[in-house]
This record gives sequence, structure tokens and C-alpha cells, in this order.
Amino acid sequence: MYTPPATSDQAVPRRARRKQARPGELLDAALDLFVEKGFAATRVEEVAHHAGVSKGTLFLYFSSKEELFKAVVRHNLSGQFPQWNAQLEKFAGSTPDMLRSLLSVWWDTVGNTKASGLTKLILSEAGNFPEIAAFYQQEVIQPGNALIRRVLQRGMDRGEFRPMDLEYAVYSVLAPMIFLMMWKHSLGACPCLDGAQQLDPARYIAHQTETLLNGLCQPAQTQATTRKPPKK
Amino acid sequence: MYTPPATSDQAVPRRARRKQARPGELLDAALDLFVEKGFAATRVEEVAHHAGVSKGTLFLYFSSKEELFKAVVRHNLSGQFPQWNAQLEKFAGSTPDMLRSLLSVWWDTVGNTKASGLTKLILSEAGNFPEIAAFYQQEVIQPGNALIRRVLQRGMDRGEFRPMDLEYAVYSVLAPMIFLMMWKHSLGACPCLDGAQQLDPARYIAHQTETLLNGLCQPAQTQATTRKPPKK
Amino acid sequence: MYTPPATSDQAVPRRARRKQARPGELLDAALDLFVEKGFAATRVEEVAHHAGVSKGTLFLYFSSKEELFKAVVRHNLSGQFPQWNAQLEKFAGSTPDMLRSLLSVWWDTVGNTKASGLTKLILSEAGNFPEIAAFYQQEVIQPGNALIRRVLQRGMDRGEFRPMDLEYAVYSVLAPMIFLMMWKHSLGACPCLDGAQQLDPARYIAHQTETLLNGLCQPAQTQATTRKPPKK
Amino acid sequence: MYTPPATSDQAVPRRARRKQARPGELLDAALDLFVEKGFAATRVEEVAHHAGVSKGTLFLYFSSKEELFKAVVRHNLSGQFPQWNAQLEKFAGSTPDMLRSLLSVWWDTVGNTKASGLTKLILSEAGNFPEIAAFYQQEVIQPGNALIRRVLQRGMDRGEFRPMDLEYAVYSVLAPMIFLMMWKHSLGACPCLDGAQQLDPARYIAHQTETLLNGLCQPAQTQATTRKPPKK
DNA sequence: GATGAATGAGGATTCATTCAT
DNA sequence: CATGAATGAATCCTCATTCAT
Repeated sequence: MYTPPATSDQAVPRRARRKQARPGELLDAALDLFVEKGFAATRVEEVAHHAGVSKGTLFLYFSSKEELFKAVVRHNLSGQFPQWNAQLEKFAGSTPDMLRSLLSVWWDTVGNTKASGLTKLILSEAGNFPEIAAFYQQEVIQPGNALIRRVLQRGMDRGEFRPMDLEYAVYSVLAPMIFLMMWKHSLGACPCLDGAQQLDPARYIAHQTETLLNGLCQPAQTQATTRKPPKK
Repeated sequence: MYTPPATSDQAVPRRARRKQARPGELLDAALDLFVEKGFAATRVEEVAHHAGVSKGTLFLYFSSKEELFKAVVRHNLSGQFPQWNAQLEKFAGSTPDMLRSLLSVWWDTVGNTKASGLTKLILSEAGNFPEIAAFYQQEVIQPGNALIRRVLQRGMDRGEFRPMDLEYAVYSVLAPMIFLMMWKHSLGACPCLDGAQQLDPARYIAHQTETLLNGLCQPAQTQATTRKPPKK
Repeated sequence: MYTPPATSDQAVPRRARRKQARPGELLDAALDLFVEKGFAATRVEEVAHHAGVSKGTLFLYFSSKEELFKAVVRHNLSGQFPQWNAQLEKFAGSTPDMLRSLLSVWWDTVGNTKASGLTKLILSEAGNFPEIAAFYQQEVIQPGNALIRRVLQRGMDRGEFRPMDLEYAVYSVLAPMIFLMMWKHSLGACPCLDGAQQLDPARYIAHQTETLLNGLCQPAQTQATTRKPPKK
Repeated sequence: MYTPPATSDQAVPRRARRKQARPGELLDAALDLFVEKGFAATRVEEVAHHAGVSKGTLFLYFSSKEELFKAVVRHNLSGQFPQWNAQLEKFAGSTPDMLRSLLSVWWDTVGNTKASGLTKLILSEAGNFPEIAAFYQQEVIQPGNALIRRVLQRGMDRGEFRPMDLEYAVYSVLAPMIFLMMWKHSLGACPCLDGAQQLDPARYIAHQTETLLNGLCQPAQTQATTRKPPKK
């Protein structure tokens, strides 16, 4: 491994530099393995070895396997909310466009990264690790919920969205995304699928978004059945 | 212990009947426990005890825990698709109502039964059991897909639904249902959720269905951006 | 290992007979090792191997190392209280003789056996294993205390012993015995002691008993300093 | 950091003084922790931190945990026997009072100080450190023995104590004190004891002393059974 | 000398699987 | 066939000790 010569003010001893790099290396290795094998099936020793250190070293930085996992979640998911929120604050366009943007950004920063595997992992193993489930609930689900809710509220406030039961409307946005993550990391990853059955995430998201905004029905039809009929 | 001689076809000696019934009892017990605790956290001993036999006996019928798991899945996937298909054939109302009916029936016969736990289980463990994943694809996902597709096609044919990319539209129906099953059996079952965050399945389905049919947008807004405006 | 042929009514299959013998064999091995090396330093695997079984087998009979230890204490100490109590009930002689008998029996059944090492172990490691300390307190110390107290009370009731503060008088009996056990298993076991310094337990007990009963002082002297002076 | 030049013998530069003081600080910290938690349960890192140095530094001064332990014992056994002996030489009162004084002084200078914890520690760990055991024998037990013996001999010489087997009589004085130290640092410190069971050292010592001097029996009774009957 | 990052042997406990009865 | 006693590999975590800086 190449070690650049120490120069002037950034002359950090090799040992110290490693010390700073360790947590990150461990988190990366942990993310890979947790996503690949799940929480229970991932051995801490393997994580350590993937990061190029020994078992004991891992425990120098993370006091337990659960703490390691929480750190992975924080590093890859919850830590991002501030900037997501900030981006939304600045958004100036229509709320439908805002929603499109939200889902597109989500895809780039979560859905299309290894981080998506964490959600699959949580949903798969929540039952056996209540503490982790609670943590995820708090650190990811609730902020995510709030974020979506703000978008929907904005749409209603501006008269772009029809009045809705926010509590449940949130799931109309959430569910397709969660489904996509589950799918990608379960049946979607199955070699059994021939190409025709593969899901193209970009198209999937685009389609979901438009259906979500406009529904399946022809405008007229819709009115007939589920809304007040037009005045005769 | 007295064992009466076998007489008619329904008079199987108790001993023998038990013997024949064993695998089934084991599969039932295994289904319950796998659904409740997941694959890794379920102990074969517990399965055996729930079925009223000893650990050793279980291995007489299933050569390993993995084989038991596969058998459980196979045994519980006796598709009800034929009858669902038949019901849909006979349906006479509008297609939106047909979709509402489909999802409602689905909830009663799948979503609200142990089968939903099985789906959660399969999606969670698919990564470790590619065989199972393929099997589930073929036995459940594809027929389900076809069924949904037929409904959507009918809607388009009758001019009730707008034209759509069927391939992906199917997921607009599938995703919310899959999500509901996963949620019910993971975070939804987590004691960390306070009552306010609990999901009421009936309301969830009702909400999803209507959003699916009509979208989030105000008709006017919608038309402005994505549809032809209604005649004034 | 010789296995006697199974005969008539005692024909227990070898496996079953082992099953019955196991707990005892494990308890014996555990007693030896706990006494020799202490609680913390004794490895359960070693106990198992000494008993001729594997690590896993030990946990079939004792759910944890602590439970194993408690079982050892029950088997070797607390279990004996009923018969000790019974013996004292029947005792007909003077209370001084009763005390002599008590200490002599104690020596034969505890002090002079490996069980004495358990007390040393507890006193040594109580600080690190509070649960064990509490257990010992309850199962051994309190019954022992009560037993001694009954003897002293009897002596007072019959006018053989002078009035005393029972609470603390108990320790006058207890302390020398505890000391003996500690000594035997610590400095007394040290090869550094030449013969002259060795403690002969029988003589030690005899001496302690008589000193306890009669004190160090000449009868007259005693009265002069610590009791009401004789009438002039 | 400024380091003043060394001037007089008491002006050791701070750095250097710290350096010289290190081993002592480590020994002090180690004594505290060993006494509090025992040998096995004390972590060298904790000792180092208590002494204000790093783990590595500790190993600069003591080649292993065991060597540290031995050093702790050796360092804290600078016997106070000379002054105790001197005090006893000067004692002018009755020998019973002398014994009372001895035990009272012992309590103030040993029993009630950290030294009692050291004794507990040594007795607890003697089995694993024969060297320490021998050392303690020589440095503490033997001088202590001699001291007690001189008191008892004086009592016999002056006709205050009855004739006795000195070899064993010594233990009548020693045992209660050793017991008290063990108790204080094991079960006595256990939170499992409710207040009623706590031992008040002063009362314990007072009680032991008087019982030791006078025995349990009524003067008359005593004589009847174990001594020559008083002349009628 | 001092530091503290890194190591890795060690130990309690679990559980799928085997096999003598 | 059925049993359940026995096994031992597997896993998380601790901590004395080393050594590069």
C-alpha cells in the first residue's frame, strides 16, 4: 500500500491517520456485509477483516454489533435528512414537480445505493431486534414521514392536491419506494428472473410518480364513481 | 394401547393416522414459527415440540432446517388463483369497482391471513434461498401479475382507465399490498410504535385504492398539467 | 469402563443410566474445580471434560455457570440443613456438649470436606458475583445463623449460658469456623509453611470450643474486671 | 512546558518528579482497585487511568499484571510491628485490658483501613500466588502471632489467664479479626444484606473480646462440666 | 520514556444435527 | 419408527500484552 510522504502541516503519523480512517473503513465494510447477509448472519469478525483490521479493533470503535449497525444507518441514512430538508425548502416549482424531484433525489441518494439494502434488512429482521427496529423507526421512518408530509401539505395548501387524509396519504408515497427496495434485494436479485421480468427502477419510479399524481382513471370516469357527479 | 383394526377408509388406526399426519403437523408448526420469528431465530426443537414430536423425529421427515423451510413454502403455496380468476370472470360492474373488489378480496383471503406472513418470510429470506425465490416468482408473482394485468387491460378496453404501460402499472397495484404485508410483520408489529403510528389495514387499503384510481392532484390542476382540460 | 449386565427390574438402558448419573458427575467435577480455582477462573468446558462429557452436555443440565455453582452449593451445603436441624432436635445433653457436638459434626460434614472450599470461594469472590453472594447468604448463612442461634438460646433458657447479645454471639461460633475454612484454602494450603506452623483442625476446633465456652480468664479475674465485683 | 532546573533536594523538576512518582501512583491505584474488585476483575487499563498514565506506561514499570499485584502486596506490607511491640512493652494495666487495647488499636490501625482489604485480597488470591502467600506468612502472620503470644504469655505469667496451649490460643485472638476483615470485604459489602444483618465492627469487636475473655458459660456451670469443681 | 492503537487468544452460551437405544 | 441425550462448531465480546510512533 502506498503511503505518501508526510508534508508540512498535514504531516499526520501513519498510525494516527489510520485511526481517523478506521471508523469509515469499518462502516463501509459493515454496510456491504449487512446488506449482503443481513444483521444476524453477518459476523463482526468478517466485518473487521473486510476493513483490514482484527476483531478486537472493531470493538475499539463500536461497542457492540448493534452499535455498529446503528452507526451504519446514521452514516448512510439519517445523516442525510438535513440536506434533504434543506433542498426541499429551496424548491420553488409546483408541488407535483416537487414530488417528482423528491423521488428522483431519493432514488439517486438512497434507492440506487447500497443504503437501500438497510431498509430491506430492517423490515426483514425487525422482529428479532426490537431495539434496532425502534432506532430505525426514530432515525429514519419518522423524519422520512415528516418530510413527505410537508410536501403533501404544501400541495394542499397551494390547491394543487385535493384534500386528503395525510396520515395515510404518506404511505402512498412511501409504499412504492419501500417496495422497490425490498424487491431489489429479494426477488429482484434472484437469478431466476429472465430479463423481461426485471424491473427498471427509473421507469418504475417514473410510472409510480405519475400514477400517484393522476390516478389510473380517465378523468370523467373518476368523477362518476368516486366524486361528486358534475352538475347536470 | 388398543389399536382398533382398520375398517373403512376413514377408520385409520390412531397410531397410523398420527404417523401420516406428522409431516403436516410439522409443516403447520413450522409455518407459524417461521412467520413469527423468521428463519434464523426459529429453533427446530421448538417446531418439533409445537407439533408434538421430538427433535429427532423432525429430522426423520426433513433432512435439515433448510429443507423444512422449503417444504413449508411449497406446502403453503397451493395457489388460489383459479378461483380468483373465476370470480373475476364473472364480475359485471365497472373496472374501478372490480379493482376495489379485487383488493378487498385479496385482503380477506391473503393479506389478513397467515399467508401474508409467508410472503414476508419469503421476501426476507429470498437472498438465502434462491430456489424458493424462483419458486415463489413462478407460483405466486407471475399468476398474480397476470391477474392484475387482466383487470387493468379490461379497464383500458372499456375506456375506464387511461392508456398505460401495463408492465409497470401492475406494480402500482402490487406494491401497496406487498408493502402492507411487510409492514404488518415487521415495524408494524414492533412495540416501539405508539398507537398513533399504527396502520389500520382497512383504511390503508381504502386509501390506497382511491389514490390509485384518482391520483393526488385536483382534477383541474391535473388536467392543466397532464390532461386535456374539461370542457367549460 | 465396565458396564455391569442389565439384570431384571433394574434393567436401565445404558443411556438412561448415564442420564441419571450425569448431574451428579458434573456436580462432583464442578465442586473440585470451583474449589481448586475459584468461580471466575473455572471454565465450564473443563468441568464438562472432567465429568467426561462435552461442553454442550453441561448446559443440558445446568442453564448457566451460575446455576451450576448454585447447584453445587445446594448439593453440598444447604441440602444438609434439614438433617443437621433434626440431629440437634434430638440432642438431650447439656448445651455446652451440644455446642461441642455441633462443631464436631460440622467438621466432619463440611469443614473437613471439599465443601469447605465453597465458603472460601464465596468470601473471595462475593464482590464480583452479587447474585451468588445473595444466594449463599440465603441458602447457607441464614440457616446456619438460625441453627447456631437456637443452640445459644437453649443454653440461655436452661441457665447454662449467661445472658448475651444473640445477634453478635452467633459470630463467636461462626467466626472460628469460617476462619478455619479460609485458612485451609489459602495460607494453610501454602507449601511455604513448615510443619510446625500447620494447623491441626481437630485441635484447633477443640481449643476454640473450650475457649469459647470458658473464656481465657481465670474465673476470679474475670469477675473482677468485667462483671459486677463480688460482694465485699 | 517550562521545567525549572533542579536546585535543592526537594526541588525535583515536575516532569522528573512525576516520573519518579509513577510507580508509587500506580501501586496506590492498583491497591485501591485490587481491594475493590479482586485480582481477576481489575483491569490494568483502569489502574493506569486511575494513576493518570496510559496502559502502555504501566507495562513499562511492571512486566505483567501478576508482577503488579506482587509489587502491591510487597509495597503495602511495611509492618508496623515495631511500634506495636513498643506500645505493648509500655502497657501497665491488667492483661485483659491489654488484650482489649490490642484489639482496639488493631481496629484503628489495620481493621478499619485499606490494609484490611489487602489481607482479604491476599487470603483470596493466595492459592494463585504461592509466593505472595509465603511472603505474607513471614511478614505479617508470624510477627502478629508472636505479638499475640506475648500478650497471652503475660496473662498466664501474672495468673490472670488460665494455663493454655499457646500455639492454638493465638488463633482465638486472630480468627475473629481475620473473619471481620474477610466479612467486611465480601458478604458484608454485599447489597443483598438488609440493614438488620449488617455487622457493626465496634460492637463485634467488643463482643468478641468479652466472649473471648469470659466464655459463654455461667461461671458455676462452666466449672461443673469442664473444670475442677470449686471447693465447697 | 510515554502513548494508545492494534492484536488475538479465551470463554460462556446456543443450536442444528447425529445416533444409540 | 421415535426418542432425546450428546455433540461441537459457531459467535459475540473482553482484556492482557505488544509495538510503532
